[in-house]
Amino acid sequence: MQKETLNFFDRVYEVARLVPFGRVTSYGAIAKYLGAARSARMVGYAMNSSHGKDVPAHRVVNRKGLLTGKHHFEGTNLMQQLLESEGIIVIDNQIQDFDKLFWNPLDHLR
DNA sequence: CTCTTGACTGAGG
DNA sequence: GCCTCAGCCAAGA
Repeated sequence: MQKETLNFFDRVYEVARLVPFGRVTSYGAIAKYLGAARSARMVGYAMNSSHGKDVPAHRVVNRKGLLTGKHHFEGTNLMQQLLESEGIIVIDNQIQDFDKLFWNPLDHLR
């Protein structure tokens, strides 16, 4: 069994890595997947520490599909460029067709 | 231990 | 659909 040896942060990283290429998800979805739906903020908080890790943080946005965390990236538009590199259209920090590109970890659950 | 902050979300007007 | 308020939980000072 996969005991909870991993910290909350580590779990978030795992789910973030599960996000397929060209797809995006929300903090709340990840939090819910982890069983901590009310800890959506913690997910973003964890992402903050994801720097230096193989975590595609640019695929994680808020429920509106808005790149709220782009400010935390190195450049001002780095996050947007990364998404566009995956074929995702981003306009004014807003992901287009967000509901279509949205990848729900709960659907991929197990 | 207490207080503040935060890459959020849902509910109410 | 937009704006505002409150709740939520973990980490850092």
